[in-house]
Amino acid sequence: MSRHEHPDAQAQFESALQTLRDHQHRITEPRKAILTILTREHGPFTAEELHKQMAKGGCDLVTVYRCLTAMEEINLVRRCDFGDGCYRYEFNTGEHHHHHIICRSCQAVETLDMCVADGLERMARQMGFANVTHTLEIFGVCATCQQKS
Amino acid sequence: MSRHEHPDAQAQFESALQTLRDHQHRITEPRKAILTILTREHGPFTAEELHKQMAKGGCDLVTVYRCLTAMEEINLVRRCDFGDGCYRYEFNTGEHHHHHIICRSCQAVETLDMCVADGLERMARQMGFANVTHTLEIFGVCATCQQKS
DNA sequence: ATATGTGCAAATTCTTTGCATTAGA
DNA sequence: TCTAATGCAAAGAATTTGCACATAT
Repeated sequence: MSRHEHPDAQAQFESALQTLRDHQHRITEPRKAILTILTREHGPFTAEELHKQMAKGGCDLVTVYRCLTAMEEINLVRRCDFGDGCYRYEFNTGEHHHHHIICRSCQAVETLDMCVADGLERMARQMGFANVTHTLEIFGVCATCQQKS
Repeated sequence: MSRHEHPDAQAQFESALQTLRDHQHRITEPRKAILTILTREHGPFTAEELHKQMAKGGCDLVTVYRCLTAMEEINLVRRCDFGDGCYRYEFNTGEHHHHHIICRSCQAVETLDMCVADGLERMARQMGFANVTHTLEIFGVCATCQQKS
């Protein structure tokens, strides 16, 4: 719970609210609840995980999906795809791009703060593509799970 | 149809049949049909696309799914994830790793023959992970689609 | 006041499973 | 022959949509 708590979660949370306002989006309870979780813990989380984590009251799962979609459109959150059939979302700090390394055995997620895809994106631009982005996820078996087997 | 036809499709097809035999898998009509498409055209294709492309007779869509799953397990095909809710499959030549660049507008797929993720995988191994793999897809708007807008 | 967001129910889409039947080796 | 593979129908899981009601600005 607190082990992965982000140091300036509060600041990120406030900034996120401002971004919502900037885009003429309303500050609602479900949105605040989702942003509270996403700025406190890194995630990334599925819609279902966020829904379960929401404090008393909470909101409908459908609302979680709609909020996440809306937030992704204004780049407040980033959608990750671990190839297991559901999407995960994390707060988009806007800072340096990063990637994840996912344990195929226990599903634990660690963050990799480097990104080597700049060269690839440059190549794509040379091929005539505009507005280039990419997704990159790494998979392996973590040290702990290796010992177990 | 023939524009993207692979030069040694025939050889790859035969080799694929052998791989099936090596794994005690039977050479059935649906499997031959799927492998014929995948060795002739690069793809990657969804199960549905393969199903539609299958010549007269064809087979059930469920069988396509089952064949692809079986073939992925023995590394005959590679599963790609463009993050749009369905998986795509391509023949695994076993040659150098490559990636795709997908046009966000017309969905056209081009192949990028370089891979810069070796550094990332090395880093993952240093973090204690074993059996490291990765997925990397690039998205952009192709030259043709840029002109249209 | 009013457009935007939400809840609930139902629909959609992709994929998987169960089971009787067919067909490779 | 005899087990693996297929077809059909139905189930499952994740996500989206329609519409009446609620609520933030």
